[in-house]
Amino acid sequence: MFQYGAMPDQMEERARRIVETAVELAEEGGFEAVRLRDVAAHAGVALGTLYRRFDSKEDLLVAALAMETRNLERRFILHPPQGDNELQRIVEYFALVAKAMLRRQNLARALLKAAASGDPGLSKKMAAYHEHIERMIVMTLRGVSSESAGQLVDPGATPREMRVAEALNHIWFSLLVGWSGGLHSQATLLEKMESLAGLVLARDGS
Amino acid sequence: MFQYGAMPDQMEERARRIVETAVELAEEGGFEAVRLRDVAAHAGVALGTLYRRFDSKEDLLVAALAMETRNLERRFILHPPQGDNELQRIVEYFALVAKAMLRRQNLARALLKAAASGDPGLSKKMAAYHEHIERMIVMTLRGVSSESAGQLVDPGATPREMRVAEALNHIWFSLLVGWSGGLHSQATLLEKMESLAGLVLARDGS
DNA sequence: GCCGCGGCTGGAACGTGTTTCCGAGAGCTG
DNA sequence: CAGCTCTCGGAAACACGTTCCAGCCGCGGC
Repeated sequence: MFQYGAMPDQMEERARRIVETAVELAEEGGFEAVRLRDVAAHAGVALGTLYRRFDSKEDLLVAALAMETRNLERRFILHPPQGDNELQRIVEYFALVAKAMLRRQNLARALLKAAASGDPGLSKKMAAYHEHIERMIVMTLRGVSSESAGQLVDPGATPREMRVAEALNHIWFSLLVGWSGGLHSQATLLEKMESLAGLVLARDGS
Repeated sequence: MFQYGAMPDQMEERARRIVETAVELAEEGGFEAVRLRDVAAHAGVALGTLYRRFDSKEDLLVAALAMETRNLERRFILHPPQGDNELQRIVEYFALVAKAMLRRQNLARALLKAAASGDPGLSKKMAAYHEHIERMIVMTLRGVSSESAGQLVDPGATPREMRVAEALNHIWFSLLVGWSGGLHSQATLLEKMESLAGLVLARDGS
């Protein structure tokens, strides 16, 4: 089923504590506030131990991103977007994600920065992240009930579904980077996403 | 001419030399190779002078991105994509951009990393960058000749053109970040862009 | 000519990500 | 128990982005 690299419960207690500490610090002060010396100290481990588990600060934060994505998936399965058509559901999905990010903007920006760092060592983890997001988008396109959502074992998305999900995922990611950099506000972010989702989902000449 | 202080245009000259040095170092060794001490030394200025002109390493590299974008625009106007329809021209446009980036991958990754850093201080410069890219995309959608391209003073894009350009720009940017991080090869990058451009440009049910 | 105002230079200094080293304890083996 | 290995904690060391400072130099104003 759902599983990230080696994230969830299989993750060592020690590593989990480290990631949780990083999340706490990122919530408070963003990327810069995640000082690895502090993370190690608060997590009760030595700096060397932290580096044995995570290759870099970005690696640590991408692990945190995976953890947060897992939480998002849980909430998604409990309350999948319920609009009457594709566009409505998609807009609702992104509105929910944005709302969750608004609550912890510092964390969101920190994770985004790590995700956009372009570190080749993170490619596998980032690929996994994108897969999870796109799977949720495909589910949203189809419109799933709370019961059926949990059992979806990915019966294979149609080519159109895959392309649409990929397009929406990329647009969303790029918009988030822009939001993080102050290019546009949260409201503008959602407006643009709605407009562009309408374009991508259009099946007629729009 | 312009006078920012005592020295007339020597300031411009200084800043230009700094940016050019940064580009050279980035070509050779990417983001990490752009050590500001080296940039300052090779440009023949003191570190403090560099910091008087540029707020940070990212700021400097975004200035380099602006310079490279101007070069791209020049080449674009000389040889605009000439396909028979929107999709052909768009695919050709991105293929040309990708080819230019392939020639200087290290530089491309370095500029991308700066562009995706999410630094709020760069928002104005990043907004300008996106405007330039989207203007070129709109021109490509319309199909311009080499002669008419130079005179286009942006006669106002239609709502559809703006949305399409925005969507393609975001998809391209996100794909680039993925490429930079080793998520996919240059070939895959272009395949995906072609596929997703087809989706965005589709005027029927595809 | 002399003064004051910047900007420039060379270099020190600071913070933080990252690496490295060493000694202590824990668990295993004989 | 003696020895070996592995990991961890503690802490120093290193690199580089960034800041700060002291002194110099050129220029406009007196």
